[in-house]
Amino acid sequence: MAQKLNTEIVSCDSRQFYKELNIGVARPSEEELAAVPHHFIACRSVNDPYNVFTYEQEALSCIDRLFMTHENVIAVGGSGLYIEALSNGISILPDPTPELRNELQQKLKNEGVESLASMLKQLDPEYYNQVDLANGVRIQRALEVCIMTGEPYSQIIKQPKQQRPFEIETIVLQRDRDDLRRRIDLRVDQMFKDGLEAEVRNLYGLRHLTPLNTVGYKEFFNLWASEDTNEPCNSANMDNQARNLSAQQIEEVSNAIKLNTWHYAKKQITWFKKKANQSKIITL
RNA sequence: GGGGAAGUCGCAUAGUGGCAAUUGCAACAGACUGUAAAUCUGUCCUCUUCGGAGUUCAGUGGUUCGAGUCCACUCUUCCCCA
Repeated sequence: MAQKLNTEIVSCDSRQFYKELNIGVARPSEEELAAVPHHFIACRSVNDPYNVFTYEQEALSCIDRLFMTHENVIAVGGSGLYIEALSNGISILPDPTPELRNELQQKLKNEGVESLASMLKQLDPEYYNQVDLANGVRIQRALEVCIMTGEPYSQIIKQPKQQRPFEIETIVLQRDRDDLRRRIDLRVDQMFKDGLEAEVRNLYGLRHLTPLNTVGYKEFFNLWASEDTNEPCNSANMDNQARNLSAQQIEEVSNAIKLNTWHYAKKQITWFKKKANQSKIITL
C-alpha cells in the first residue's frame, strides 16, 4: 500500500522501536525495510525507552516532514495507546522525578494498592471513583501527576489536546480466530528457527528494563531466573550468561510464547473493537 | 494370576459426614492518557424476575436427618510382584 501511494511508513509499535529487539518483536525484514522507508523502527535503545508522549511529539514532527513531500502517510502498528496518542493526541503531563517514582513504587510493593489508593482518594477523589482500584500501576501514575503538578490528575487530562493538521482514516484488519491462532504458532516457530534463543540470551543482563518485559523475551527470562534460584551456587556467573536449554525447555518456552502472543492478540481485538465505529474494517 | 493406588465442573488440583464443591491453567467478556507486547477486572454446571430455583463429584444400590466424603458390587485407569 505504501508503495502504491508512493509514501513512507511510520511505525506505532511500542516494541519495534528498539534496536536490540529484532526477531522476538517480528521486526519487518531487511527487504521490507528496503522496499519502503520506515520510521520508528530500531531507532532507540532499550536503555533509553520511549514513552507515549515523546513518541507522539517525534512521530508528529516526522509526519509533518513527510507531508511536505507526500500526499499520504501510512502509520502502522499494534500498540493501541500509541496509535491513540498519535491520532487523537495525549495530555501534556509531567514526568515524575526518579525519587518520586521510586518512593511510590516501594510503597506499592510494601504496603499494597490500598495504601496508594487512599492517597489518591485525598488528592483526586474524582479519579479515585473511576479507576480500577486493584490496578496499582494506574493509581501510581495518577499520583505521580497529582504530586508533580499539585492538581488532580482527572482535571489535567480534561484539558483539550493538540489538533491534528491532517485527516486520518483508520483501518482495522481482522482475521478468523482459528486462522489467527495458527499463524501465531507458525510465526513463533519461525522465530525460533531464526535464532530467537540467541537474541534473548544476549539480552539476559538487561532483563530488568521495561522494554524487555515483552512477550518472546520474558518467557526465557522466567525460565533462566527460576534455574538461578534452584542452583544458587551458579547464580554469580549467570547474570550475563544464561545456560543452554534442553529440547523440552525450548518446547515449554515456545508454547508459553505462543499462548502469550495469543492473549496479546485478543487484547488488541478488545481495544480495536472499541474503535470499530470510527474505523474501516477489512477482513483478511 | 497376586498385591496396591485412584476415578471431582475443558485440563490439572483441594475436599475424608452439612458442599454447587478449593485453587491454578485454559476459555470468554472487559478496563485502559508516559510501564501499554505493560498493568488490571469480571464470568466460567444449567435456568433466573439476581431474591433464588434445579441438577452434579465413574455407575448402581445401601447406611444416614444429611454422602463427593462411609459400605457393597460393577466399570475404568495407573503402579508393583509374577
